[in-house]
Amino acid sequence: MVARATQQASTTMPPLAAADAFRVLEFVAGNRRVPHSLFAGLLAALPPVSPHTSPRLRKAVALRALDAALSGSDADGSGELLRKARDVLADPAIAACFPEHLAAVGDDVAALRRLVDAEWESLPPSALELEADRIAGAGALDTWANADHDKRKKLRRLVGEATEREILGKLGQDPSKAPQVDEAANAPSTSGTNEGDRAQQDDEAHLGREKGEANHAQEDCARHQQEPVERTTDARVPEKPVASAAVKGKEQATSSHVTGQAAPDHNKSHPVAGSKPSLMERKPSAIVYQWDDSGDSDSERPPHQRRLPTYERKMRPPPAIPHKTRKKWTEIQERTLIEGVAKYGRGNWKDIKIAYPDVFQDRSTVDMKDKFRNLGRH
DNA sequence: TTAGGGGTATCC
DNA sequence: GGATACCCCTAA
Repeated sequence: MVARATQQASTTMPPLAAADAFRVLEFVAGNRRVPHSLFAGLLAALPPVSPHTSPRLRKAVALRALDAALSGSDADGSGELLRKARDVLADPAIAACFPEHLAAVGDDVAALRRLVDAEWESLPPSALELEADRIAGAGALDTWANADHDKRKKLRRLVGEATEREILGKLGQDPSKAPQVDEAANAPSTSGTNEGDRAQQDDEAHLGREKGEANHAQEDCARHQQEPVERTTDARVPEKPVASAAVKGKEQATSSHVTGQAAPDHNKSHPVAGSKPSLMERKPSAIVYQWDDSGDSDSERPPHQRRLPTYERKMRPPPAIPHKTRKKWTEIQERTLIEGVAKYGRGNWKDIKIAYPDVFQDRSTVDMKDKFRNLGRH
């Protein structure tokens, strides 16, 4: 099936850029429900990705190796599973992925499995998950509030109209007055199903098919961490549907999940730098003129005694906008930037950013472009 | 999406 | 005041 899937992918899908391959692998690798066979198929079909650039990918590969070592039964008391697990953890590169309490495992296989379970649970979210969160999850309100017409058209294609209505409803904006997308161009279906919805349905159907394959344990222990991602193992304990894992920790990340409580306002309350503010957004510099309607009413006066109401200029204090503090480039960031340029070429800032997400987490591609420009001036 | 020009804010 | 991070804009 995997061969068929990968063959199909190679024949029907355009080749993925390195950055997109990274996104896919980083998400899939950290999903325990995805069997090794599928993961291996992806590895074969996608451009090579170094696991060293992502803590999540690095750790997921190591956990898959541990899962392989711990698969099976230890009922005979031979200690074989423990020996395999120790072999895996003997690799410094793998041991470095885990806290000491896991690396210095004792003789209790059950306890080790619990620790491994906990490590799976604590994997950081993937770049795809973070992006989904930003578009339709906890960060959706901020994203949509700051999206202009064109941006909202793109967002609508991703999340579907139902989700869009929910988000705009929470924003207090009338969805019916939202920027209209060119339906004729985008939605040949008349049933209200759009690309986003279809994609979600396709995913769910696909995941449903995969569900039955999750228990095919593989015996190969990974010779992990060297070169692009190598052998890993099947998921041993199905825990969550993959669809929910895709929005792990972000319950509102899909259209059917956005109906929860309003997203916590952990994001900036002001327009995100670099995006065009919505026309509905209040400008910080806005001034409000209010009629001073205090006192008696003109309606009670004879017409010739009525006066134009006085008004006073009332400055509404602008919302506190924390000035973006200057972030000095670290030596690691500079070196990684140079390395990224050497590897991906100058100008491929997006690829470089995605390839080193932990390094450039707080840097935009424009920042990177500017920094490299500055570096070249010296 | 990126390059490049140029302005502004901030740090030293 | 210089260096530079950040931001905005336009063009491709």
